[in-house]
Amino acid sequence: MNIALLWFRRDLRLTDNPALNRALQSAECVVPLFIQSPEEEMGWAMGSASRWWLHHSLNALDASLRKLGSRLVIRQGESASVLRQIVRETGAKQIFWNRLYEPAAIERDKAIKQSLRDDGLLVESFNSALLKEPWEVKRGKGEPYKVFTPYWKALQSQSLEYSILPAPTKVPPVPLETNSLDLDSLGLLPTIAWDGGMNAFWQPGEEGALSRLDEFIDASIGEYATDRDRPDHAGTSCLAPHLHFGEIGPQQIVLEIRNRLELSSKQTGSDSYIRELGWREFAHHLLFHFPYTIESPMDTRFQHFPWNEPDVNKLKAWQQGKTGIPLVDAGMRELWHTGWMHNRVRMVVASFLVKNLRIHWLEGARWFWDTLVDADLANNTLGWQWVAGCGADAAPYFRIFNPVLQGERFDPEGDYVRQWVPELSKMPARFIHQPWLAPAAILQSSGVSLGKNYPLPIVDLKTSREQALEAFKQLGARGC
DNA sequence: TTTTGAGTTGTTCGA
DNA sequence: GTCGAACAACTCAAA
Repeated sequence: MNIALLWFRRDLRLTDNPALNRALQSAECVVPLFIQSPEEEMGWAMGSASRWWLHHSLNALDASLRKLGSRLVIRQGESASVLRQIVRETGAKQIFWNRLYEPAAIERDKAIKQSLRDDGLLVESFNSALLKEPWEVKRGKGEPYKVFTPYWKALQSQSLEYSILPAPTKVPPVPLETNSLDLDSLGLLPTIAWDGGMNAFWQPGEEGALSRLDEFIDASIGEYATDRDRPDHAGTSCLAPHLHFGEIGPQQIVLEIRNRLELSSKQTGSDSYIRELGWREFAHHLLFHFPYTIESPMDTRFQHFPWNEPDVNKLKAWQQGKTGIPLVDAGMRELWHTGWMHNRVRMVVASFLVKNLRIHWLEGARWFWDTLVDADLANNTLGWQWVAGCGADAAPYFRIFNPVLQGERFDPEGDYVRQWVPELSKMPARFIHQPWLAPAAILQSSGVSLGKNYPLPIVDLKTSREQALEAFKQLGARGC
């Protein structure tokens, strides 16, 4: 019998899965496989929020496979040796997977592909994760882009005629003797139950991804261009973690939006949403061509930037949402509670860390990496370097967010702050973004005692801004 | 090779 | 309260 291995990684779906499609076409029997490999294999070890997500997503994938007559085989160990082991056990002659783009993953997968081919196996990989792969969009001389707008124009000028591969209606059964580890034995779930907020908020897996998209197109995409900036509204897609784990692909999203919104009034919103998918593409493009950016600034002038000596107390206050700046604290607590943070607030908290506290962007990147359910090396790297001003197409040095103004503009009633910072829930809107200016009587009637049940700001916004401007300005006069 | 135009998301200050 | 300018100069991309 002709047997194929389907190596699932971050393509945890059955619809529009090119590797799965290929396996079903070319083999009579398919073994769907997930390998939990040692952390070193991927460079950055997966954070706890992502592990939580992965557990539930694998569970959902296994359930879907079982409905079609198959099941997910789970193994643990170094990827190369596990694959070899399964090849020996099953006698498989073919292996298929969908590609990843992190530097460490590329290196690993290349080596595995080569060595399996040397053994005479048929090995093929596919694109399931991007509109265009990082090398498909290039400038005249084949060089990569470093500025978003021309990159996005170039990508869009290429053919974007997608055809979606339907989910199979049947998958042949896995041989009985092929055993699998119990999902629980991977230890992906937290040992202390901190995941209540996550369970309430998310439905990992393909079904959850599709219903999230459906709801987003239905309810929010029309107003996306403006509502996406409002943390007090549910105006964003919340698709990032689903995209990260490949429970849905960007091509599916674009096609679904196009099909549903033809000739509708929601054009502006959907264009602006698809442009955000463009940023995701751009992040992967940059990571592929400039892999060192995962820990080094793209702009070499920043190698000698005077970051403050790590102040453990201030970093902790930021992480725990106890900076005394309401919008920052609300964002950091939302992150801790749900594994997610609204995009605009991400920029605000990042700017606060990097510019007001002047703590190295990598500290922020690592925290996000560990706490976000949508932690993604490409997006995380781009985002942090953008805010720090040291990346491709980065924010100009003088762009320093004022968390009070941002709060008043994008959370005008203070609802978002009230939701995540209950100590301030009785503060009137007028002072909720800067309680330190509230008269004593108002503080008292709101039950707020600054420095006691809600902190005073750990840094003065005005002077720290001026100091940051000064420090960043030093970089202006060319290479250090 | 040279030139030209453009470049996600902001804030403050002074008129 | 609103509005435009200043905050820098540089690099990127394409003609």
